Amino acid sequence: MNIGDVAERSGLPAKTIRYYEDIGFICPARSANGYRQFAQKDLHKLTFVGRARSLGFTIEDCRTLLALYEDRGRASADVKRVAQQNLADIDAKIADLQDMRATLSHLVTSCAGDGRPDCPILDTLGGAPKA
Amino acid sequence: MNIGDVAERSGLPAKTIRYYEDIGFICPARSANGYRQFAQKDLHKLTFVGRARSLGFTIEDCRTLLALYEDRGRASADVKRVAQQNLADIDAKIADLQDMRATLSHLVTSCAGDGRPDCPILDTLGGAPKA
DNA sequence: GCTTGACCTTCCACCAACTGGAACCCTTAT
DNA sequence: ATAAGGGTTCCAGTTGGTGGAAGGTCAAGC
Repeated sequence: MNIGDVAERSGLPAKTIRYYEDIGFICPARSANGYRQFAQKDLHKLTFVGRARSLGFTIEDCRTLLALYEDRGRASADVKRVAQQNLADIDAKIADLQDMRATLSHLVTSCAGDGRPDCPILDTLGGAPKA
Repeated sequence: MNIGDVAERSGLPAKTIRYYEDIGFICPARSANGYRQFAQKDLHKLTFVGRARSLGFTIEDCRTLLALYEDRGRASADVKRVAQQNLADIDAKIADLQDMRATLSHLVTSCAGDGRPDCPILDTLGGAPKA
């Protein structure tokens, strides 16, 4: 398979696939003309990484997960630990965003949004700095 | 005020303040020794930007908001539009994260997390790629 | 007067995770 | 012959800063 095929099947842009090679996720063979020749296994790994990324795992998480994936004897507890950490990170992000949302939504609601200049949003942002 | 004072009062690291000067948010005077000399107005603007950033506004949003802030005649509708867009972005991010969270949480729950190698998390990530 | 330590300065490099673009090669069809 | 549509490399840019080196400045203590 050439990079275009793999891109289509994995759903990742070709650029990203080259990048993933760069950082050592895959190491496809090369044919005589220099084109990358992908094996099923490469496609598999790329799809794996694509899914993990879409679930919010970082690249380093993916590296860990790939190693666990390749290790037939790994304990599921190791995988679960990575996933749980990720879950906690996601929860923290959601909480942050919900805080922001609450404040901002309050400000938006209180702003008339008309042609006059008085605006509680700017007033709040520009409130007196501490001492 | 020197940069250290402004850092403390605005809550922003000195590095960040220099960066904000770089990108044109402020333009503090300089004293004979080359030190930045911050006026109240600079502190004000930095605090403004710090608050806006903590509400998830991008740097470019901040640029817009600062301009509106400085413009005594602006319409509050202009500000509201920026804030509403930000709110929509935040909502989209929250929805994304909640999707991730649901999937991942399901996977984590279904994984035994013991010493055995079978792991539904990896099984799902590694499932057969499309045709 | 000298040193010490806390400040300040600039500049350059780096982080994540790609993405865009230039300049060029390979293959196939017309 | 040439044009379209692959592929290749490499360099630079994105966002919003952060870390560190190398060096200038200032105030206090001895």
